[in-house]
Amino acid sequence: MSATAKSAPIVLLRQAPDARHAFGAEPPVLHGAGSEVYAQGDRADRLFRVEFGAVRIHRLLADGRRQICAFYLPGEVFGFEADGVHHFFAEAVSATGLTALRGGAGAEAAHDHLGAALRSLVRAQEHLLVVGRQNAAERIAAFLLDMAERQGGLEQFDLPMSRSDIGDYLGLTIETVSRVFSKLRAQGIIRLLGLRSVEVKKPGVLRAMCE
Amino acid sequence: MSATAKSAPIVLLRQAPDARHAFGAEPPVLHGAGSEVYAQGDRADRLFRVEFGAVRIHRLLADGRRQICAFYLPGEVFGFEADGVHHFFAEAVSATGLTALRGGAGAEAAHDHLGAALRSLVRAQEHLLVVGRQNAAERIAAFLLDMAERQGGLEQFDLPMSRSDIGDYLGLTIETVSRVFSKLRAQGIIRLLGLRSVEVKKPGVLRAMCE
DNA sequence: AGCGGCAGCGGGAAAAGCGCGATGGGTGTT
DNA sequence: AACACCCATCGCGCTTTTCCCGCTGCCGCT
Repeated sequence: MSATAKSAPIVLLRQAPDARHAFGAEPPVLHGAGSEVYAQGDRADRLFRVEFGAVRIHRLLADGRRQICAFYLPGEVFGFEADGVHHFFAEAVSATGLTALRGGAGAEAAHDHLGAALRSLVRAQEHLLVVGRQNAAERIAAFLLDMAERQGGLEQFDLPMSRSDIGDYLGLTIETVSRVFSKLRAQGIIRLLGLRSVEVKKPGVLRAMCE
Repeated sequence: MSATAKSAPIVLLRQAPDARHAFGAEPPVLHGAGSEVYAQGDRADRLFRVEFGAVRIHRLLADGRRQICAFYLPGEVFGFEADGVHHFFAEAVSATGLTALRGGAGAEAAHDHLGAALRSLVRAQEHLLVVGRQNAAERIAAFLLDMAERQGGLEQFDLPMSRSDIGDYLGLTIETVSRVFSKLRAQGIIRLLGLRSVEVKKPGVLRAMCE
């Protein structure tokens, strides 16, 4: 954990009004890497839109095992709950800007939010297939393709999260994640441009791995 | 697969109008065990409410591996998709009655459906924790508690699905499912009243296993 | 420069769970 | 009744992944 872990949002970003922020009236709030956006048990009274950076949604078992249920990247909306109380933790993966969307209880707000909620649901269910039935290499392949696609489909993209985050997202240990990355690199399927940056050389091979 | 596998709904149930069916005007449609409710790729233009029986939502990999993402029990609503196309298969687990809820595109319908969608989302995310980070015994324990709770919280309840379904839901093989059941029985934690019926003797132990 | 902390990488032993085959019980069919 | 068939159970060897270990490189601090 970084020095800013668990701290409250630290800066209200100064920024000119911007048409991209159609939902929220307020400018984005900056969260430092590792800082908590909300905790399990908090009241869930609004949604968040990621403007930049990345957010992880996770939950802990009593002995410290962690499962990251989802990552949210710029443009994506998170914070849904069924009963007004958060069942998970949300933390900034890296320096992250969030805008809050006042979640009105009205029918119109529901209509606005339903689409985003359904996208989260489909994503969670597809992730269940990966975690439940694919082996380590297949999980990493699926993860890389998903991250590439959500960042515009370019062959070169960032992994904002640590190996530990990736492991906890895919249900693997960091050792296994590291080994699979090394093997993919040795086979010329990917190139590691840095710890947090990847280039996919053979996307077809990755796609074939996921079936 | 049973004889009715993949068949269309076979009977339009004759039934008197019933106040429980507040949403749908139509009487429930009976689906035989194993019959398909919708397939991956079908148009998603309505939701379904389970009146009796059970439904599984699943997806297949190219080599036949299967992940069941969710079971739906009486009173629960399923069929949500983000983009008008089903990404998963839905099949009746046993003889099942379904009522269709016309999914209007309007704001009011969205409001009605948002709650059910959010319950599915929370359930999927909690299931991710089970599949991603818990061992075989913990998964079975969590599964039993979940099924018990959703059937009224009694210590004795039905498992409408086969061992194979349970395995594909929890990311285990049927052999592992069977072995864990036997171990729990040998420890006096559960009692098997039949292949599809369980009595939980020590719910506290099960709860402790899930942490 | 030197030091300490942290993240990633890799090796070897160990465990968990899988795959296969055999057995047995229940159900429906001939 | 006899049979076939499906499903669940169980034993055993094997693969995969984890667990525990130390090494390396980077970064910030003194």
